[in-house]
Amino acid sequence: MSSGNPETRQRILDAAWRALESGDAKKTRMGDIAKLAGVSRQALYLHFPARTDLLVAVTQYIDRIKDVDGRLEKSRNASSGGERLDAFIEAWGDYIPEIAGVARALLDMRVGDPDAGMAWDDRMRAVRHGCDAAVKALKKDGDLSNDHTQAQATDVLWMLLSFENWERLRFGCGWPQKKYVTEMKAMARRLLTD
Amino acid sequence: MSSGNPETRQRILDAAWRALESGDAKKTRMGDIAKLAGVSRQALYLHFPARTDLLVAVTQYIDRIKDVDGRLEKSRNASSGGERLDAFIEAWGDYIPEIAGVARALLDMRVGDPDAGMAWDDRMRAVRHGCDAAVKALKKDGDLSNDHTQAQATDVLWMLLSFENWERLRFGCGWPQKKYVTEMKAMARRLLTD
DNA sequence: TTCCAACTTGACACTGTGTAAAGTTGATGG
DNA sequence: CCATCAACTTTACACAGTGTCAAGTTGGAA
Repeated sequence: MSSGNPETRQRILDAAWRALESGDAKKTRMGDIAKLAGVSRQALYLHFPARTDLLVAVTQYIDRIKDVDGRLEKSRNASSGGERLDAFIEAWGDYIPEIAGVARALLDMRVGDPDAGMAWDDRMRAVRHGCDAAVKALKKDGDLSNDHTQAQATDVLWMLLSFENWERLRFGCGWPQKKYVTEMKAMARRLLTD
Repeated sequence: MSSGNPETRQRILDAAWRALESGDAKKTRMGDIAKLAGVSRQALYLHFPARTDLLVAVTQYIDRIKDVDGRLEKSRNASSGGERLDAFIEAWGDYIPEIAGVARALLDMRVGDPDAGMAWDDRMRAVRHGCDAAVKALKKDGDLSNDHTQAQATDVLWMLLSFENWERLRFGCGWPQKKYVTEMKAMARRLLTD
């Protein structure tokens, strides 16, 4: 799969993470990451054949370290559908800022890079899955609004919780993170329940 | 402002529009547009110093031809705040598909091109202005939900009506255009009124 | 000692943008 | 009828960043 020393690989992933988190994603070149990792530019290509491969590996690396699955797991234990919805929004909403840098990089990279698009879509499918589960829980409790079919409710929640919406509210509108989470919960309730 | 024959300029704008509308925006190179317009690549640079300038000019060209202002004007004549909200969502919502190709191109171009970002932000500010007006009309009628301050309500509506949300629902979720407009109206009402 | 994996060094092909400079063409005016 | 000029073409090239290639170097295991 990947040749080379795993330690070096990790140093590269770490450097890439730092580089992406701090500053313009598109402006982080392979050479920059290499320098930051203290290896030659070619060493990067030795471990990751293309820029995209590196990016994708970084997202997986972060996911592992930040433990997304564990966080989202918490929301599964909620007793009522409404609580589950809240827990999910909180878990995902507070996860976004942690991955924002890399997410934006991946998003930017989609342009002219199908692999980056795939990696992103993959992440988004995971979020959608969580939305679906939350909606199902609501439905089970009989709390799902009649205005929506179950699928449509999932669509709506998924749209609402998109990374782009987070960016817009957070930076375009200047909402503090806490407000974002609180309001998202309120909006989701309004839209999905009666 | 721009040297060269206005007819040629228009042929270029027209070609660029067609090129962007049909197919991957990032993959439309200056040379492609030139070929489509039946002029040399350099003629493009003669009329538009940079790719971004061309893009921005295309958006303005489209706006003029499609008459955005006229469309949005209609929403100003609504009698009640609620009707005004509906009219605005309908006007904007049905305008999006007409500019989707170029909008996506501009959005993609933001990466590493501040001017493209400015052009896009400018458009979005115009939409926000419309949102603000609709919210004001609701407030005036006393129909604005107590859950939101006026500014916050504008933020919410603006987020809801974002181009990205349209893309996600339209293509990510497969909603027909008509459903998008209908549901958006319903969601806006739910979120903004009691 | 030999050998190998991991890495470095330096050169280079490729793509697309944007620049530069010299040539063509057709209309306008003296 | 010629000069001129604007608009455009043609050709060439600089530049940036990605990715490739081939020839070293180095430290440790067999």
